[in-house]
Amino acid sequence: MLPFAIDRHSVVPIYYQIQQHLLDRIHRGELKPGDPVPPEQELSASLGVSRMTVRQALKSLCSLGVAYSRRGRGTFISGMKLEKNCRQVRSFTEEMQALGLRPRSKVLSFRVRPAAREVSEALRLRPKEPVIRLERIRLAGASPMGVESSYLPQRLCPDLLSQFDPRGSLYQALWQHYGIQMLFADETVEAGLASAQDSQRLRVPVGAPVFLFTRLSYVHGGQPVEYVKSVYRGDRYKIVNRLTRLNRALLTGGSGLVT
Amino acid sequence: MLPFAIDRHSVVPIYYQIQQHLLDRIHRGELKPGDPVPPEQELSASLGVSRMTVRQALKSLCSLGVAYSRRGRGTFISGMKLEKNCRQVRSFTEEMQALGLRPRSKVLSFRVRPAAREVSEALRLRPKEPVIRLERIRLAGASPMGVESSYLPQRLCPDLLSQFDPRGSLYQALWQHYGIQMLFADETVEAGLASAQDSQRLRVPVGAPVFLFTRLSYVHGGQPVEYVKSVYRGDRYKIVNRLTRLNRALLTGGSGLVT
DNA sequence: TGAGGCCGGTTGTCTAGACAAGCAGTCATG
DNA sequence: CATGACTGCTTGTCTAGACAACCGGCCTCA
Repeated sequence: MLPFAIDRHSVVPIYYQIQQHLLDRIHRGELKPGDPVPPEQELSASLGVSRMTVRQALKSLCSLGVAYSRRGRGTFISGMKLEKNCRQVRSFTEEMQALGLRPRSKVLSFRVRPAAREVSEALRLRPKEPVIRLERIRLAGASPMGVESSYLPQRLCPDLLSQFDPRGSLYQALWQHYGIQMLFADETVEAGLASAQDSQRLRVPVGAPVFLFTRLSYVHGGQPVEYVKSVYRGDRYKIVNRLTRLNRALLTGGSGLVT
Repeated sequence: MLPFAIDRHSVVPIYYQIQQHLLDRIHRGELKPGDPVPPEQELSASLGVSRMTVRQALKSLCSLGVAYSRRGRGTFISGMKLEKNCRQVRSFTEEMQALGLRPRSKVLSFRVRPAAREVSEALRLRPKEPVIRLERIRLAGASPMGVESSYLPQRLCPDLLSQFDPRGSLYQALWQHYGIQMLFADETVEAGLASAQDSQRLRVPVGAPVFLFTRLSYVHGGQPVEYVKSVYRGDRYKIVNRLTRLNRALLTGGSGLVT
C-alpha cells in the first residue's frame, strides 16, 4: 500500500480525498474487480482518520456502484464499468463533447408563444401562458442528428431572447444567467418512422427508423421547467441504460435490510 | 408533530424506523412537496437519538429522491413521485403484471448450443462454451409484443432444461433453483424496422417501427449471467426513463452515437 | 438608500470510542 | 468423520460531542 497522505488543510473533505484515492487505484489497475478493499480499521489507522470518515468514503463508492460490501467479509471492487452508469440529464452539447464530437445547432425558430395545451399541462402552467420556444436542428460536425423543440416558461427567464445566443448551449445559459440547473428529467421514448419533414431536415429517407423523445426536466424540489419534444435519427443514435433491481441498495450504500 | 416513539429493542435499525416514519408522514400528506423536514437537532432531541442516526435516515431519503437538503437552510420534501424511479430490472412477466396485463409466452426453442462469438464475449465465456438459449414470443393477452432470445451459461444452471418449464418466468426459476438474482443490467436500445421474420411473428407490416434491445444482466459483484437480444413492437411499447444529474463529473454514460 | 457586518439556525464534516451481527476458519468433542 | 463451540476479523449501527461552512434576516453605519 502506498503511503497515501491526507491533506488536512485542504478545502476538499477528507472522505472525498479517500474516495478519489481509491478510484485512482482502481483506474490504475492496482485494485481489480473482486479484490477486497483494505478493511476499514486498517485504512482508518494507516491514514490517521476516524473509522466513520473511512466509512463515508466507502459508502460513496458503493452508491456509485464501484464497490459493494458484505457484513462479516469485507468491501470488494465490483466489476461494473464506470462509464456506463445511469443515464444523466445532459444537454446535447455536453453529450457530444463527452464523445469528442463538435456539437452544432441550426436554429429554426426562437420566439415567445402562448403555450399549447400539451405544453402548459406538462409544465403545470396556466393555459396559454407565454413560453419560449426554441426549435433547433442538432448536428455532430456536419451531419444532422435530430430535431429538438424546447419549451420554457417565459416567467422564469424573461429576457432570454435577448441574452442568449441560440446557437450556444441552452443549459449553460440557464445556469449562468438565472441559476437554473436541471436536476432530473422524465423521458419517454417511442420508436417511429421519419415523416416527410423529418426526412428533409435529417437527410434520411421517408420511413427511416427514428426515436421520438419527450422530455420534462425538473429543478431542485420537483418543479418542471423545460419540456422538450425531439426526433432523432435511429441509424446514428443509440440509448444506453443501466437498470437496477433494488432501490434499497442505493439507500444504505450497500446491502441494507433484506426483507 | 406526533410523539413518534422509537423501539429500541427492535431488530429494525433506528435510522430505518425514522426513515419509514417520515415516509409514512409524506404518504399521509402531513408533509407536502416543498415542506421542510424538522431540523436534525430537533428530531435528534425529540426522538432521543444521536444526530448522526437522524442524519443517516435523512440521507437515505435524499438518495431515494424523496427529499433534498441545502446547507444552511434545511431538508425539504421534493415533489418527485416514488413510483417513477429509475427503470428496474424486471422480467417481462413482472412488467406485464405491473400493468395489469396477462403475460404469456410462446416458446420457439429451448436448447443448449455453443456460444456464438457475440454471446461469449458479452458473457465473458470461453469461445463456444455451451450456453442455454431460450427463444420466446412474448404476448400480452393474445397480442404479440416482442421476440426475445436469452442466453445463459450452462455452467451456472446445469439442469435448467429439465427443471424449468419454459412457459413460466425465467427469473423466478433462476432464483428458486439456483439462488441467482439479477442485480442490475445494461441495456442498449436501437430503433429499427421490422424484418420479414419479425413481421410474421409480431403480426405487423414489414418496415413497421420496432425497438431492438440488447441486455446484459449482472449478479452481485458485476458478473454477467444473462444476455438477451429482443425485438419489440414500436406501436405497443414505450420506454420511460428517469434521468438524473449526478453531482460529481465522474461518469460519462448515456445515449450516444453509433460508433 | 445602499453596503457591510453580525447573529442565530441549519447542514456538512469529523472524532474516538462502543457493542452487535455475520462470516470463516480452527479446534475439541462425540 | 461429523458436529458444534469458540475465536478473530469484518462490517453495521449508534453515541455525544465538536467545529466549519453557509444562509437569511437584522442592524448599523456611511
